[in-house]
Amino acid sequence: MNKTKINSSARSKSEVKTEAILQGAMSEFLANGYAATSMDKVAKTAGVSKATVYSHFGDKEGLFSAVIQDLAEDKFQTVMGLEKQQSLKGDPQEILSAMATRMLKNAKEDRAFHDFIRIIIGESGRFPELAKVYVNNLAKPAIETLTKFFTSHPELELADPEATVRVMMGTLIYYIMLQEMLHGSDILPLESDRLVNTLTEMITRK
Amino acid sequence: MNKTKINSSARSKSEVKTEAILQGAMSEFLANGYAATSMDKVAKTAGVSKATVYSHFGDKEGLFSAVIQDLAEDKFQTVMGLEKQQSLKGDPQEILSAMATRMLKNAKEDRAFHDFIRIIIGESGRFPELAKVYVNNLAKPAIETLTKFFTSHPELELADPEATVRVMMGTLIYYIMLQEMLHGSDILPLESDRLVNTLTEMITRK
DNA sequence: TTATGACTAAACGGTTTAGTTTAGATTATA
DNA sequence: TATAATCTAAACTAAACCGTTTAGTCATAA
Repeated sequence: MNKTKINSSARSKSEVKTEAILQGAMSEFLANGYAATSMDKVAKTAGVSKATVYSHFGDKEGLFSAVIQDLAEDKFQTVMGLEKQQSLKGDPQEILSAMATRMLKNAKEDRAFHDFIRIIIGESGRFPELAKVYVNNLAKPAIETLTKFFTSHPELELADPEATVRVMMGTLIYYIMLQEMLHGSDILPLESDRLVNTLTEMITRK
Repeated sequence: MNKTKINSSARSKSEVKTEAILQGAMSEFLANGYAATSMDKVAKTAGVSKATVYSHFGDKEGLFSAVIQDLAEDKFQTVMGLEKQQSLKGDPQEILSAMATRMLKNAKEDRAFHDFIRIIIGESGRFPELAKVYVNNLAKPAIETLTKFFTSHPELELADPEATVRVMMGTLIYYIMLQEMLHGSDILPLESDRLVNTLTEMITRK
């Protein structure tokens, strides 16, 4: 009856609780923002006692910080993950168009992503360090990956690949913000294909 | 001693109070966000009793709504006001470049504008109506004005002027967000001139 | 068996919140 | 001068908040 090794490959009880707390806190913070989220509710949602929350994460700010770090890794997969498995061969214009279309499609439906961006921007004045976590873990890798792609395609004849990347990212993100996050699609409708076509034609000077 | 008419051209006392409350609430909401702003502090900042705040605006949400409406008008002047007085004659490329440069310059330094965008996006999940106030009063007029400008310059040969406007606005706003609001200028530095040049060359296909 | 570490529910203290009420002061109008 | 409206400070309610503490449970390990 050697039970000692049974848990060797499983996570310890403590790790399971930590994960539960992070998940509960994530859904609460994303739904209500920092100030309007109560630690009692977090504990309840996580299915854990409040004392356990505090023993694991110190205080509300520490928990919030951990949640944002976690989300930054999650959302990196969402935004960038598929890019790598996708072949970057073929007609650059087609690749560009496909990339933009897929990014828009992914970002459009991902409510958790909207809430994540909302809280990052909304709290960026009071939590500048967490805004930098977003910049370092999401914006920077996305920009660098795209810049490498542009640089490795000299036939595009881009005078300033990095600035071109900013144009592309800004165009796509502002579209998602205006149409989805700010509920502008009724007021300012715009087919996403039109945006993607215009953007890729501007980049490739077609 | 006919004092009756002394105040005829001045605002009534009640209007003065209303204005003071709006100003106090504005600075509190912009600094702390909705949830973390207390009505006691608003009254104190406005130099007014809390009962007066409630008699004028009903409740916290009503006051917040009034503040956002007010700000949307204010910021409309900031973002769009100068455009009209500026001559739209001459080389389109130069006009475009000058417009983008001025918009970036204005938006870069305007901390109240950053806070305004922060709160609009941050609260857009819980106050969708206020997000629409932003879209209707700021985004929509800006996009329409620029679209008219593009349309009135057929020599630019833009296949889709409206989509082109989205590219331009998105590029500029995302730049401000990343560099200033999200404190990315240390991590991802980028001279604004490079962005403006790339953008205008993409639009004019230079 | 005893000790340890991690958990629980529950209550705690002290602060803060949104919003109301009271009683009195000020002001404008007639 | 009388009246009605509007303001004030201050106390108040009822609830929620963060964070701590208590008393007790449970599983593992020496």
